[in-house]
Amino acid sequence: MGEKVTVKELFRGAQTHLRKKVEVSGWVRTARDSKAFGFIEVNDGTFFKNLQVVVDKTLPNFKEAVGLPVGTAVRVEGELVESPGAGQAFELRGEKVEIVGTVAPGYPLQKKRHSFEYLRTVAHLRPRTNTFWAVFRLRSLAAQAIHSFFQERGFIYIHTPIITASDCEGAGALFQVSTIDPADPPRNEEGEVDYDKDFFGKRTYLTVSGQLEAEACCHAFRNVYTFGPTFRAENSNTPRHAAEFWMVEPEMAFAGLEEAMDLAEALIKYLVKYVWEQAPEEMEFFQRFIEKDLFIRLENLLHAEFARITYTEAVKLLQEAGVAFEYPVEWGKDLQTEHERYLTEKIFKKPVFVTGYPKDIKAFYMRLNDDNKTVAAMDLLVPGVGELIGGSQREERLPLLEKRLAELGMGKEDYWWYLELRQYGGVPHAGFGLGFERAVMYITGMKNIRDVIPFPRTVRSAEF
RNA sequence: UCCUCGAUAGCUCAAUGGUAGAGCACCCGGCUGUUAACCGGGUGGUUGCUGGUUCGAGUCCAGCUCGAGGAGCCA
Repeated sequence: MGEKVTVKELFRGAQTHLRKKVEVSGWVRTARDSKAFGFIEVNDGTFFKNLQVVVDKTLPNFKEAVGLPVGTAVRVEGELVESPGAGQAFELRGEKVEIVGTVAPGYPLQKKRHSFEYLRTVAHLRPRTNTFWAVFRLRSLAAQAIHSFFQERGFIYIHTPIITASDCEGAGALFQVSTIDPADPPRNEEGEVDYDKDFFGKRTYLTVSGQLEAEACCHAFRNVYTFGPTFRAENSNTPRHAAEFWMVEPEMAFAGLEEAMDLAEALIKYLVKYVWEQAPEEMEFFQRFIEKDLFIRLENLLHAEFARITYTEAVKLLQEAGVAFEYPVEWGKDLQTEHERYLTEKIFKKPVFVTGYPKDIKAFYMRLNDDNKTVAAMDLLVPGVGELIGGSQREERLPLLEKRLAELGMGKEDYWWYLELRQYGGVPHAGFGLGFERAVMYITGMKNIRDVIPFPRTVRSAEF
């Protein structure tokens, strides 16, 4: 009876197990056989590579073992030996192959390349494929990296609410949360649905951002961050949008826009470095099969200083570029996707912070600049993915904030506690939101957000 | 939501308006260490749905459903 080991343990330290009996349990990835011997490749989910098991006629169930269909769950015992064949340094000489779980006919995954579109239709099975192994393992590490980065810098992790009564930015469709029976709702005297009778006594929604709560907490802990699920009910049908996604939102007191950009740049670089060190095999896989210039792009990112330009400069650069854009570039209008891509992919060829957008195209809480026309906002644009981060210095001056709410027709009663933060020891503060999935896409080269979320929620799609 | 493209075997794809095919998977057989093994044979189809044009529709037309890409919204 050999020691129970994982495939990862074998690959990371084969020497300690060589010429010893071990037991491995996992799933058959492929099996091939010849007349008197055969090979079974087993993976147990702990490592990217498969363990090659060699069996020959001395195995009691030889014929059965070498004919096992892909996906069969097995437990294998045998001696770990140096492999005479090319392609692997060691292999397991199988002395016992026990079948733990059989595979029914019609198993949707085969040992060949499937399209991502097809794999989305079998989301419960696709984590077993090479690409999704790599993606989801990397996603796990990236999440860990987020926490390491902030914890190392003394940021406090705040669990902001998922159910909220405030529509954070006054824009964007929300998912309503209610226990009212839609077929027979309670009604008030005017005949409208009476949300006073709803669970929370008012209308509530799934959060679109934890920012407002993070702002409250940064006035207590100085530096905080949130990292959790976020929901948008937008009818967006693109490879970059999901109805449910994760967002990272740091918020710093006694800080301005420059500090927010410094933090964002450090965070992105830390993330890339961390996962590259922790998951070299996975990164190698992405480089080989997903995006062939991935390493060049990421090396560039690690060594480049992110460009920083103002919106006004960006408009000028684009107008002088001599390119016929589908939409004209004009000061006061938001930059179109084609403009953002041109800036980051053609002009700078690296990540670019664009700051100082016109106040009319940005959210109410962003701090007004001295020119009275622009706000201390910043977007981080990266090649391939587009907008990766959006942030700003927040308006800490109460009269200006109240004026802005009034201009936008937003009731200040709805934001009473947010406004009070400015009355009780309010300080300059700044923060940003990082789309976690977009970061994972950027690091892996994956082109569709549906393929970096295990069970993605998008318009008309919540099967799994 | 708008624009464009697509839907044929379990998967990936072929098929001038004229008998629906290949590779892989699966089943059977062969094979002296294989690497998505290889070689030979076999099974497998209401061509997304509904209707129309035609002697005849996978192919042409209309509507619908689903998917993908682009745009908008954004992270």
